Amino acid sequence: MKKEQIHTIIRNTGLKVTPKRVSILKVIIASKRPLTIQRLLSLLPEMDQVTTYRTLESFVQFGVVRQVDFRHGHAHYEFVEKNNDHHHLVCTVCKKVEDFTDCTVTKLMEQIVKKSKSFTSINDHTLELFGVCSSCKE
Amino acid sequence: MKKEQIHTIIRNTGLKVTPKRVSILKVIIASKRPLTIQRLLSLLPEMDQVTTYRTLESFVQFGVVRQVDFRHGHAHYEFVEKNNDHHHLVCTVCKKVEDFTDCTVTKLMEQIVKKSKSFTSINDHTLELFGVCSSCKE
DNA sequence: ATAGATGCAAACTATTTGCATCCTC
DNA sequence: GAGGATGCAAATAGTTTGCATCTAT
Repeated sequence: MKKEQIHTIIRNTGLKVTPKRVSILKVIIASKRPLTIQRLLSLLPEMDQVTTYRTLESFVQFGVVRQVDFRHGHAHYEFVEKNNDHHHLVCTVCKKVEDFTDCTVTKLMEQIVKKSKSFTSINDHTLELFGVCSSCKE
Repeated sequence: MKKEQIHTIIRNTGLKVTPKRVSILKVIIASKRPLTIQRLLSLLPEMDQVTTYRTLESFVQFGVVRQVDFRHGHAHYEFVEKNNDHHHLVCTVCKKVEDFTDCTVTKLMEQIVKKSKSFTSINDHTLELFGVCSSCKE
């Protein structure tokens, strides 16, 4: 993604556009897989850990980045792309992660909210499947 | 639930039937809501924290108890009832948790696994919806 | 110029580990 | 009797906070 687009994404949240934020977001956008804090730090050697935590916290808060839980004991972060509603299949043995896309899930969510008496809107959801992948099955 | 049934559940896992395990499982079964370690400890004043962690770890491992993540910074645990496939709506403001039941989710899972090339079986999944409840909306 | 961003050290929370003792099977 | 279960203390992992300094707007 172009530098200018990244700037725009950050600016639109109301956050200041700083070099650190730009490079963190750039790495997250470029990654095919959700990243951990440690992975981000290894990809950005000059980055401070606390800054990374705070930056991600802000991004999550403004819906730019999503925090996902693969039950690995630490969080993973991925870029939120509208029109790419995907979820994850996680192997509990080798920790491999595979995406799956299914629009029916989104529809399902809407139905569930309609049925609920106490909730009128859903902002976010988790949907991760845990199993054993074919190669670990052997 | 009767003491005898609780003993059977534990015995079936292969774990030893001890008073601590029985009382922890009893409390979890009796609870309408997923419990935190701290809540469990307050309900069972004689219980050691480490024992509680280890007991829950074993129960989760053997599929007796499920660990759920409400993004509260600590885990919640609930009894796994077959024929009660439910999930949760979590209010991100007041932290209220509501159940929802929808069998179509289970069917959906099966379809997803069929489509996947690398996964042949799914043992568990997370599906929690996060939003703001009506009372917090005001 | 000023509110917000950053970096370092230190704190904190949840959870795990080591090891000696105890109890179920 | 033996191997797993428990309890205490201590360690660890991940994440957050305080505060002084710096920087984007």
